[in-house]
Amino acid sequence: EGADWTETRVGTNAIGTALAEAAPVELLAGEHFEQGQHPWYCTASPVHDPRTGDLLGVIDVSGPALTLHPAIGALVETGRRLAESELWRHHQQGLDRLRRTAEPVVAGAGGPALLVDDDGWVAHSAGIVPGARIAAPVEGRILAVPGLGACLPERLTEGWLVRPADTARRVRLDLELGHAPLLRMRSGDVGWVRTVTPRHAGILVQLRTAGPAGLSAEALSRALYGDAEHLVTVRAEVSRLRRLLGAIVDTRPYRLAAGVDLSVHKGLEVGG
DNA sequence: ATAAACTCTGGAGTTCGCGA
DNA sequence: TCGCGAACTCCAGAGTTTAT
Repeated sequence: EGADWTETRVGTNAIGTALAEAAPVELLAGEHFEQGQHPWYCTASPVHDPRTGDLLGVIDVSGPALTLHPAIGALVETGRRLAESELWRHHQQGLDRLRRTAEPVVAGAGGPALLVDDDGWVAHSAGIVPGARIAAPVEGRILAVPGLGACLPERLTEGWLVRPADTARRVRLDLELGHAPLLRMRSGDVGWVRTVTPRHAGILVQLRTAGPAGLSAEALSRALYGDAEHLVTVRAEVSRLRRLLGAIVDTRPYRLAAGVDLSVHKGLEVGG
């Protein structure tokens, strides 16, 4: 850890040159820039992220030049392929998990839609035959998707629902306050129910009261606790709430997302 | 003079662990 | 299980420095 084998630091060497060229490199003895490495052979192959193509690192085998075996190159290349195939397998498992958890949302979207991960890899589709990948979704930014046209990505608990912007629906929330507050959500034809903690219910009530202007962490702390001494707690609670509800709650400042209509029932006092 | 690069800072998000 | 907060990371914007 801390060693620097970049070309700019030590000149031509298998690790640094493989990083610079993003290609396999084999150097023997005097092919190294540094004289101190002349007794060495070095064989390196760069590892790329199979999802993004990003250069992740290098697998390198180095040793005394006289011990160079003809199979070293194949060994390094095999290691590189194993690493990348393992990364790809992990990626596929992530898409499978996403498909299992969010498929009902796509199925009930009532029109063409895609379920994609944070990098735009398609886990599931309805009403369209997509490629393997679309542009990475960004909150609130229109995406051009072949076959779907302009789409507005919608954050789910995991992944994104992508469908034509003009069909993005309003989200209706019915919050039933009580011992175990219940949140009923409905977006278009899709509905689901979640229990939320009293504190989270309190946050939702305060955000609804604040309206589109929203609340800073300090203001939300004052609203919930009566003082501004609970900023860290407020951030943590909103973070958990957003993990539970996704893009229902926006930040900077904290507020209900555009298109979210929250109604509160039973009228019990909760969370300040 | 201007743009680019760098540094600093504060707000926000996340994770983890503790106590009730 | 819930509420809380410490400790960390991340990010964006402002300010400063450097290169052209």
